[in-house]
Amino acid sequence: MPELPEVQTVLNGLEDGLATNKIIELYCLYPGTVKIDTEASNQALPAKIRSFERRGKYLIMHLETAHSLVIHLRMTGKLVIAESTQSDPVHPHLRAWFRLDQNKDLLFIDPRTFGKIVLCRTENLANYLAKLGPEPLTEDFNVSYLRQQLKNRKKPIKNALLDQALVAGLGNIYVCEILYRAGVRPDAESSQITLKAIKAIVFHTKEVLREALENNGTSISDFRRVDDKSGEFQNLLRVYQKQQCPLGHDITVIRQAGRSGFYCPHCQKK
DNA sequence: CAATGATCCTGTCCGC
DNA sequence: TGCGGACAGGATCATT
Repeated sequence: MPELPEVQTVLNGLEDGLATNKIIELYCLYPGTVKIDTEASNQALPAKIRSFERRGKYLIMHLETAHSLVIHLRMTGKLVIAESTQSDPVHPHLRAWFRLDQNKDLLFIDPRTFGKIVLCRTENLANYLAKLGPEPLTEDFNVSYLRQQLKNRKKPIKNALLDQALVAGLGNIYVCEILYRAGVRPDAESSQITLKAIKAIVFHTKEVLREALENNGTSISDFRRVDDKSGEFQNLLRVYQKQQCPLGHDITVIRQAGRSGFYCPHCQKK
């Protein structure tokens, strides 16, 4: 399930692989995967990609025609750069297809079909990014901000950190890992988190994300880079889908907000 | 306003 | 062996 490090890894791959390419056409192969904004021009394509951007878990490609492509991989979405063939690309879960110049294709493969691609005028971009909190790796995500945000919330800290409006880009895997390193129970009430624990959460959020970025993300299910290689951070997970934490204590599984969480009752007591 | 639950989907895994 | 059901879960929408 792509979170910030996986989305950034995919974006880096696109930036490397498509820097000089032009997008000729975009085809939707599954109803609803591609949405064309009503204000988008039919002159939006063909276009070269002017720049690549990530915001939370969204991938954005800014086109030279004053339009932008917004891509969300959701659970199982995958972008693959492929050599084009004589015939149209075939894949059991191919949901969209970018036809490029220089004999390349960009394929959007997504078994569970939750992923979305939007083409819109760049000026209308904000309509498709929902409301997003600060980027966790910037100075905007800091101790005073998080303290302010948690002060009046009754929901568990894990649910708060999964809220994209509080901080953009975290998902289930990284929140489990962050809370383990910070020594905070996932079911602790947000407003009851101590200042010391808030400092630990902020520190370890940045630490875990930087490590995951250095390792090209986590390939726990079917996440792959655009060249189909795996990330490596799954080797560094300490509690997610583990039986025991690194200190040998048994891991507890709990369900919160419809998701399975993993924590160590011995190491996480705050 | 905050919090929770249902919904969208299909591949995989488990128990009988 | 095969089948039904649970599960995976990000974001959105409806409900409490």
